Amino acid sequence: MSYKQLTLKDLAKQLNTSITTVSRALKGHYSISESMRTKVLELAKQLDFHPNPMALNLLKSRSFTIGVIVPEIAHHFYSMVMEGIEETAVAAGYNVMFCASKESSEKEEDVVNALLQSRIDGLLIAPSKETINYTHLQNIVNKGMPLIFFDRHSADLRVSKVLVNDYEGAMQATNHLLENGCKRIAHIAGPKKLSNSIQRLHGYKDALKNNRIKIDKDLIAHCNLTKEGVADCIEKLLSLKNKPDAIFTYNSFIAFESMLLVKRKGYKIPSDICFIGFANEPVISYIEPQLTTVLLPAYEMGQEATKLFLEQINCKTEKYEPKTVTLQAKLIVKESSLKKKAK
Amino acid sequence: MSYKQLTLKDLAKQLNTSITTVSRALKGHYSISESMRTKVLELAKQLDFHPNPMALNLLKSRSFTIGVIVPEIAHHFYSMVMEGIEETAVAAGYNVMFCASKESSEKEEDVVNALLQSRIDGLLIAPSKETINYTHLQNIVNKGMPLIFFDRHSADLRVSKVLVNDYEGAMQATNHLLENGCKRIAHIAGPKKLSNSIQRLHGYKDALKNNRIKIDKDLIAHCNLTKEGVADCIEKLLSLKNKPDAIFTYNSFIAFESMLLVKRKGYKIPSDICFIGFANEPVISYIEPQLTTVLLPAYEMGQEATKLFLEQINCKTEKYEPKTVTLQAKLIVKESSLKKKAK
DNA sequence: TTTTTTTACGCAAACCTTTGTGCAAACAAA
DNA sequence: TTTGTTTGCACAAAGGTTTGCGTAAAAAAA
Repeated sequence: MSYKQLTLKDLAKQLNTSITTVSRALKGHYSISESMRTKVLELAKQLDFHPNPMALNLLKSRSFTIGVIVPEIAHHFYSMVMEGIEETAVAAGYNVMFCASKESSEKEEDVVNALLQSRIDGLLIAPSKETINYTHLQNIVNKGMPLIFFDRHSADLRVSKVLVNDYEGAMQATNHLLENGCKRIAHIAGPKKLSNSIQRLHGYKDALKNNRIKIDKDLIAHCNLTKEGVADCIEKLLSLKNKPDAIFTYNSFIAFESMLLVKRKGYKIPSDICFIGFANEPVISYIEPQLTTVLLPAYEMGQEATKLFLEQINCKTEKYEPKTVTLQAKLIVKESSLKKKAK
Repeated sequence: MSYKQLTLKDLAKQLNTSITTVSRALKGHYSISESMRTKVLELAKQLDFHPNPMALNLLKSRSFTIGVIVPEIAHHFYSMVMEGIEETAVAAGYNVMFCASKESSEKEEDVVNALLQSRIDGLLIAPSKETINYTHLQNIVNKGMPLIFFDRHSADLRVSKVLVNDYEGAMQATNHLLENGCKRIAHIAGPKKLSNSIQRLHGYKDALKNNRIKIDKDLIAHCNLTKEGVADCIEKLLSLKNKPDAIFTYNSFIAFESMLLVKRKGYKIPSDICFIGFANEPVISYIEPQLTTVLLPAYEMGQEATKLFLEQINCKTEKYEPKTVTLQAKLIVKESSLKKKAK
């Protein structure tokens, strides 16, 4: 059944020498004669010897494994982040364990524990939208294990993070709509406690303020990221006496879902209502009208998070000073926000 | 810097007893007195003791970690499979290391090695489309390590696999088009060597044969899964004297891309040309016209692959007999294939 | 020839846990 | 008192690797 690993002992026995000598020969230690070294190397190659990784892990108390927790695996944004993490990590000689919290704080704690049981050298996490209590993560920090936030974070923890300039992105989006002549721009925001949702709402508001436009609370709807939630928001916005002429959404799900509803109600996009949203899906180009988006550098986010981890784990000095990397979102203009060019 | 793990020795020292006693007390061994057990348990709880996972790994020569290799992480189908794997594995006390081969045989070998360096208990893989030489996987089998194929496979390896009934799915799709009155059904197939591409082509052909329709080689195009590839295929199909009235595609990328091209050329879907494809993206419902698809049970595929692994790893008998689990694809009829209902 | 240096290698500890075996002490039965 | 049993705990090995230290033998120096 379970495979018997080839060990130094086996090699030593075959060569009639000691374990030490074999180990040293493989490592090129100076105290091993040329003749012995070649003998060992040849046999090792012939038998395809690889040192037992578990023994090495124990010895070095390092596993060269990073734990990663995302809210959802089958989510385009996070899977792009995961790609960035995986490639950077593998290139640096690390493997990656991915877990999903399914946006549940409870499951998040479970997988944190599962990962800790499995000797990871550090944890990269985008906390679930439910998570309010961060003690399970604080514990990790207290142990001295590197913890890196990406996409979402808690300001209470003094750890490195890589975030997107959501505020700036939302501002760009809102400004773009204003420049295109939109007067009543609505915003469908995400969960109230989510850091990036807060930032995007903030950017939206400030863009309006900067343009001396009064913020109309009726034009701001909070959405719980379900179909029903989106339907409620759209219902609310379209039943206003003074309807919006543009809708800026927290994410692509809200954007697509609400565009569908708006179209069904007979409104034309973008001539009646412009749309803009934070979105990343490549499939976006197949949806009509093509959605103007604030593109998040997902892959880069994964890369940067991994780099921060590597920096911290390789830090020789006593105290590592946490860093925050802020990536820029990029406005990609397509049809859905171009009132002027509308047929 | 790196955190000093709490060990049995530390506990033993504090309690002025031996390591053995502490270990046994924690495990509830009969030979430990009630008073001693409670003393140990209390201290362990107070100090939040957890046995060193690396030492356990070494002892048991088990890591409770599964390696998974997919062609792409940021790919909806595979990320759904990954979800299925992750949830099933975590529920069974395993962690999962995900790696991407990026459809490169070379990178595939690299990540296989990286995973092996990192003591996995088994490997789940959907080989890259490039992979022809399977020795790196055969090596794993020879070591006695469980190897499970999913989605794609090589018939040469005697291992367990979980596949989709691509043949049956393609047949359903083709039959559906025939029932809807399509006469000249084209097929844009995937890479020629890919097992599931072959099966889908096969199902398409047999459905036609069963309906006594002669197979027209001009209606079959092989696509390399790039934009240019799709463009070439569409160019070829639409330049035929006798044009197709339906196109059945190997996957969703080809479907979306070719629908776009076909629409741009002024054809109406489905009135001029019907479309059907193998596709899984939830975003599909936002694309017009909505694509009729053969839906692959991706999540279930991940679950089943993990179950096969667990079965094999827990198999007590000498020889494990590889199994093949075949899942059924499901036809989801939407607008794109309904000629009759077309305006 | 004797002493010192160099060369080439082995012993054993350390990393941390689990577990078979051994061994005292306490206690019951004879 | 002697024998046998139970209780409560400790020793040591095993799992595989690395590494500080020790030590033979051979070579060089005295």
